[in-house]
Amino acid sequence: MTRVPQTDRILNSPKSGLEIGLNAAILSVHENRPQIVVVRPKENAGQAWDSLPFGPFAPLAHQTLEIGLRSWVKEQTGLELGYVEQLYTFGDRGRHAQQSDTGPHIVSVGYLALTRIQPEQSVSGGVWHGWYSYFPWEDRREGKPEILSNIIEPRLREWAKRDDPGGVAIRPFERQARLRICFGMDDAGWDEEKVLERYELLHEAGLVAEAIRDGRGSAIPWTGLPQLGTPMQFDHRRILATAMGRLRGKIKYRPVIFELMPESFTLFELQKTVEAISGSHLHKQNFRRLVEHAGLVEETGHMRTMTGGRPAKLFHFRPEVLQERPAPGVRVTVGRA
Amino acid sequence: MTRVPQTDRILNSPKSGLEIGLNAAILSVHENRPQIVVVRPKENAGQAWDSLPFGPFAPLAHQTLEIGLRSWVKEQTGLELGYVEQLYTFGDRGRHAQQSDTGPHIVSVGYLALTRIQPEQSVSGGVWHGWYSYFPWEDRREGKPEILSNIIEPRLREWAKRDDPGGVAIRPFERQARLRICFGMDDAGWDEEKVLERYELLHEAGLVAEAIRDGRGSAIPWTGLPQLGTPMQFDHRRILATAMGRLRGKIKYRPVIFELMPESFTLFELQKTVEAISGSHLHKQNFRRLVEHAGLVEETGHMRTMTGGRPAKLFHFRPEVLQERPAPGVRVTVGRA
DNA sequence: CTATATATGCTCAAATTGAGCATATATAGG
DNA sequence: CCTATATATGCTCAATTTGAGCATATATAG
Repeated sequence: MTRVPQTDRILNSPKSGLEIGLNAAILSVHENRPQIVVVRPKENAGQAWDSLPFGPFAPLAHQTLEIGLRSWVKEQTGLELGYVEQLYTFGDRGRHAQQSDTGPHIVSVGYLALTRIQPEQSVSGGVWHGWYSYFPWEDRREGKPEILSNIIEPRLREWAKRDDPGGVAIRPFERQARLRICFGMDDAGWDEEKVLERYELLHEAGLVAEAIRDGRGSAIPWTGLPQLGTPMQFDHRRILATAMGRLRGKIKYRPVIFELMPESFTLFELQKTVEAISGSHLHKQNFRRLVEHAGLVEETGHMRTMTGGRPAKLFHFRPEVLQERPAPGVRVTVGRA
Repeated sequence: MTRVPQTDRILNSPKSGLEIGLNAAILSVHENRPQIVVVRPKENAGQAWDSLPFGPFAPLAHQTLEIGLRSWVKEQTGLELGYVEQLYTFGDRGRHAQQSDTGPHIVSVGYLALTRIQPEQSVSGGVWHGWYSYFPWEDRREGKPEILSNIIEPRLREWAKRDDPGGVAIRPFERQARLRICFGMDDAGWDEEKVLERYELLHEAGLVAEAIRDGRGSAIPWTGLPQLGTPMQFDHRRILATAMGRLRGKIKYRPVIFELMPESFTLFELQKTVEAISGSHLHKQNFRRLVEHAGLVEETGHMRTMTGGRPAKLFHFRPEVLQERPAPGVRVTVGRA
């Protein structure tokens, strides 16, 4: 694997007005909690917020974008990534609020990586951190979180009422409609895949810390607003939202969930992992039926004791399913409307 | 709209070792044939193949990547794009075989654009061209195309048998398995969304003209190989494959098909458009049931005569569906296995 | 008037899905 | 040993969705 020396960062950026940043949302699930690798700000350094592992694409050193990403992640965290998927390329000017307008313009390519490396394992230069601390409103496993009913929804309704700086609602329907679609307000139903849409709406409404940093959120000077999720450097929380939204969709039609599982597991452990990702609660018996009927898993012949009840059969992923079905995945459905 | 002067191309690229190219796959459906906008090579110019409208991202002139894309398309074709969606960012070195290694490294961002502008309308600087001439194996509306049975499949089987330059099959299973998955060979079932996977497999097997240009395809010196689809400049056929694959998937869960329809249409016209995109044949009565039951359309109250039979009711898209359902689309299924 | 299109309503069986009942087999504690 | 309480697992049942096709309606072309 090509090792990129630090000097490349200097060689490849300042001459050009354009730089491509590679960002990795590295995901794992540990004890039913989704975790990501973040780089914590150094003490007394200028930056105060967590960031994702990232680095500039160095065309001379990196054969492809993905190789460049793997190389940066290896250098910054020591992790050798397995499953990697490109998410989206963000190129908005003004994304990097801390950067002056004279600096290089950064286009950032976001990636999703899945790993079954356990969070206790040391990650040099980074730490595993719970995903839901960045998006507390996304976890509905114990029902609708209070932060939604008590804080987010009332303020979003307030925001929807005011549609222009003058205070007169000129297009209230548009915002109202978006609240229905994104947050399932007015009984519209929660779509767990709309993670990015929800984050961007909160940003637009000035309800997340990055919005204030980016010069938004002055329209309504929210008073007594608690911090809605942990903010992140640059647009990393947006990349993270994209990652989780993509993953929530993808587990339904591709067996990527097994990238997060150990070699063998019980069906309940698998279900808990899916629930951790999708942020919702599933019907146990139906989940089993689904997974077994889809041919996704195979019994290992061994059992797991210590489950707290009757011992459970152990299973492993059945890779042959990839050749049998066009789109195999855990087609979880949140429930009939 | 920001107009980008040609000089920007010069200003923004040569100093940097890095350039971001913006590429548009602009799609329309006319008389049941999907059409795309291509830029034809100039007579006596070096390039011989069609290309997609494209141009470099100019950070100083373009607020966002998408704005840059719209601007280039406007300049090169005169089209004002409506629906635009980012597809993927390609960054492989060696993608641009015609470029010397010393030129700027180009990372290209592909976009899908949908328009209902009709193909007769003049497109300055570009022409509308049938999508299936680039991918003749993708059209199964009249059943499995002969090019698959007669040319592609036999050669792919040949390719699968040889897995290393020495002629000994070391991993025949892997290639065989990919043929099953990508091309549905050995009764595995055709997944119409795997357009990119199929094109890339053909490239790998040296069966498309770009493969020879890119220095592949020498492993098996195919004799008497007819041209498999019209080749394109750079990796534009790959971007086009990505576009069609994405669209084939997306029409199932988002009402994007209406971006391609006129204001009002009959259900059969809608069906024909969906069939043109998905490349497959649908059951008429079930298609109606699906579309009407999903609340995607609404009667206009008018009828279309001249259908060649009983007059048909005219419908239009019902935008309210966007607020009612989390993922409204034409959930076409090709048939039970 | 007939052949032939397309349009549209309706049926019916198979498959899928949502929900829950019932039973099996562990552990923890008296 | 017995009981309470977990989790595991098998099975039922109704509602819904899906695949396929029959039947009828209403145009146009000759």
